[in-house]
Amino acid sequence: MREKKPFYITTPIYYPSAKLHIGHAYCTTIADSIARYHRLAGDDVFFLTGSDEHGQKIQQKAEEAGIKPIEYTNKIVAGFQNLWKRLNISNDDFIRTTQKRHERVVQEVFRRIYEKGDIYKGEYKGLYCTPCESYWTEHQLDENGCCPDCHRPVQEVSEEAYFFQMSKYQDRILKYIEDHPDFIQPTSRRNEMINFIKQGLDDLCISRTSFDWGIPVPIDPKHVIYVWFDALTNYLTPIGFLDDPEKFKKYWPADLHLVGKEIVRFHTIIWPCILMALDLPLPKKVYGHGWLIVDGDKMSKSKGNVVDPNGLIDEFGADAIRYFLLREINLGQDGNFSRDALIQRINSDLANDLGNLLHRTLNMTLKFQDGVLTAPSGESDVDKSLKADALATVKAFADGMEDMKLSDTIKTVWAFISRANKYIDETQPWALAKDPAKKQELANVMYNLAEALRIISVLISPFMPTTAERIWNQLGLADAGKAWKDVQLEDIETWGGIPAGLHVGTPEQLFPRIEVEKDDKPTQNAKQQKQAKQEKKAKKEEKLPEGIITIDDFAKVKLCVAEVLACEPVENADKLLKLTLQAGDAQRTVLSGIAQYYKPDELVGKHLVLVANLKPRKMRGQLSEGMILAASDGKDLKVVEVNMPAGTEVR
RNA sequence: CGCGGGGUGGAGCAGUCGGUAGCUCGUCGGGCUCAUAACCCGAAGGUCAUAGGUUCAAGUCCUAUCCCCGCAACCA
Repeated sequence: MREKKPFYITTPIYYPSAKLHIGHAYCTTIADSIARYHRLAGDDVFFLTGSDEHGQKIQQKAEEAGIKPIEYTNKIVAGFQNLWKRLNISNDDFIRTTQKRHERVVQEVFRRIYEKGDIYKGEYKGLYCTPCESYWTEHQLDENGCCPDCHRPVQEVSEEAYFFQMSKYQDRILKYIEDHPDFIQPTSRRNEMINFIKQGLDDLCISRTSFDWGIPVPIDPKHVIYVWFDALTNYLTPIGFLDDPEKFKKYWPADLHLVGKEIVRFHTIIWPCILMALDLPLPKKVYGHGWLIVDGDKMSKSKGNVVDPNGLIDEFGADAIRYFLLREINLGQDGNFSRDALIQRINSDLANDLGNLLHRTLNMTLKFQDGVLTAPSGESDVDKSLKADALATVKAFADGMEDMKLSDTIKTVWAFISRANKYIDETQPWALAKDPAKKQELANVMYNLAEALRIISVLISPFMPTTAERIWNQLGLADAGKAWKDVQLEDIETWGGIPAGLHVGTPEQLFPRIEVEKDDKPTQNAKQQKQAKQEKKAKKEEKLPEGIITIDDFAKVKLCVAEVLACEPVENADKLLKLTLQAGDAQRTVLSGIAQYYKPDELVGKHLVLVANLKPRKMRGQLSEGMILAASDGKDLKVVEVNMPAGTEVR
């Protein structure tokens, strides 16, 4: 039996300012399947997830709702926990940063680092967007001087604050990352981090006085501890950092922090620096997974395409969602989530390949052998090949999971499911059943199929825990074999785990096929697209001379006369003028690089030609909604003037 | 000279150390009848974005260019 190794895995702690979306579910599902694999392999697993509940934004949200912050987070966090339950997440603990146990850890961490001399008092200045909880520099703001993310006003903040002297650890963390190639995965992220550190690390602001929803600084209670010291230290709390040295020694350093790509930096730079200041070892691995793209678009509230995992679970069940996320998306890269792709996976992989394999196997066992699997005797070449494939699959499964190649591992398991389906065709049990002389051969075939399914059920258990157990039960193993919860990887490392004489259960559909409206549109569309493409290509081929455009091309450009109402220079830009134009009914602002040729006053009143349908573009923080025509030879420049009323079309 | 990611059959993707270009779906043809219109076999379909280079050998390594997606952005 293999040695029982501790394995500590974490997800980020999520912020309860809104409901969780499919992206959170994705991250936690990955962690869960890895945790489940390690338990299966016999490791001593501690799997942690939780919630990050402090901060100004939560305080504000609670005020809006007219309740206390803790009441607010209690409610939202209950939603988190419910979602994890529905998704079958097997976390061993759930850390909330508002818990007393965590407050003690955070304050102790602060105290230790302060006593060491790595924390000092200074002043923080910045432009802060409260809803986004982000600080911005001046040039990052949008055209109206507002938050570039949410376009709401920012506040200038200047306050006394404590700083963590992160700059001190710059060289050490760089060296650590360079010496430990596996620390940051995937490697593209590692390169990014190395570049980031080489640009120099600033000291980190770790306290605030502008709000009080947080853990007080132990030596100065008018301050609360801000974000990173509060949040990152969650990984220490539940494993006994302060109260259970033995437990802490067992699980720390963490084997894997699974995080989204946007917070890799905090986990691979800030967090290690904090740990170095505490003289604690660094986590063994930080893996930055990619983001989910929805139907080709980035998921965002403003686009209204945020996917709610609860709705999907209602509709398709947790296992189908888990399967899709883990199978379809390559860990470490962004991946596309779409309903169509999900349904396709459910139908072809889950219903047709897996579900039907179980169903036809049980059905034949009932029909041909009264539901009893008798002892096999002798084996054919096909039987041998099935067994060999099974054992090879189990091996590949273990290797793949150790390497976190989830999608590849699932593909390997499904190749074996396919193999089992093919085995039925090769052996043709319905033909054997007609020939009394082939009774034993038939018994062997049915036994082998059931045994293959027994192995399959264990192989899919990290990904689809409920389905795995359902297969186990339908095979009749719950009563006759090992209890499902005690099943280990080693139970499928040898062939023949099904006891002779086993009564199989009644077949039930694991995954009913999802009927999509039977329109032949998809194929028609594809054909039409193909045709359109070919026509386009053909059109392209009747080549126009270089540089010549058609009248259609030209007609795309909408030109009109515009009167200059006002004109002013643009701050910090020596070539730009800001023009306020009247074009027909509408006024618009255009920035133009003509400041070296015209004084602002000279242009006012002039009737110019405006390119009216140009995509607006930001320059120097301001939005420019078009361009004006001008003649230029590189030395001199004259705007094009037209003696016609503003709004007149030019063509 | 902004940064990062990407470009591989109709669609979505894999491709490790450079060594016969693969998978799923779709399409077409065949087989089978235990099964959830499912399962099994076969076929068609690719200038690996483009152009150079290194090499006995390049999807893979090097150089340049084009296009798409995020972020960034002072010549709109």
